[in-house]
Amino acid sequence: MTPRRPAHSLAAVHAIWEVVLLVPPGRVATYGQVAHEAGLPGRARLVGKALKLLPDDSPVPWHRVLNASGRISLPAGGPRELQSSLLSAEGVEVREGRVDLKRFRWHP
DNA sequence: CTGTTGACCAAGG
DNA sequence: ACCTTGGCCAACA
Repeated sequence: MTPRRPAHSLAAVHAIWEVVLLVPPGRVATYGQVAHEAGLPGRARLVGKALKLLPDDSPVPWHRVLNASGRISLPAGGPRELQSSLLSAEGVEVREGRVDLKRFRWHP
């Protein structure tokens, strides 16, 4: 049998992806915000976990999710630069790996 | 079983 | 603006 896994966990991951799918181009959301919108308040870490599980060809706009400080939470050397350029390409200003949430935050 | 580790966060110093 | 602490919770060693 496939390894058992708590059903609510998978449902949570799915709910997270659905919320991220709602973030429009040119706007960003925070991990905590996504968790809250997905009905999982206080579980921002799970959001990071869920996004890490996404395949490279996923339609889920993972690059529009930043931490509470408006900073990119990825290590330098690849993913970080990719996220930065994807955001820039949509008109989101990224400076020193950082975005001004007052201007670019998504308000559902 | 316990301990550590995260794409996190809010509050305090 | 930076660092620490406590909270969060699933995966792993």
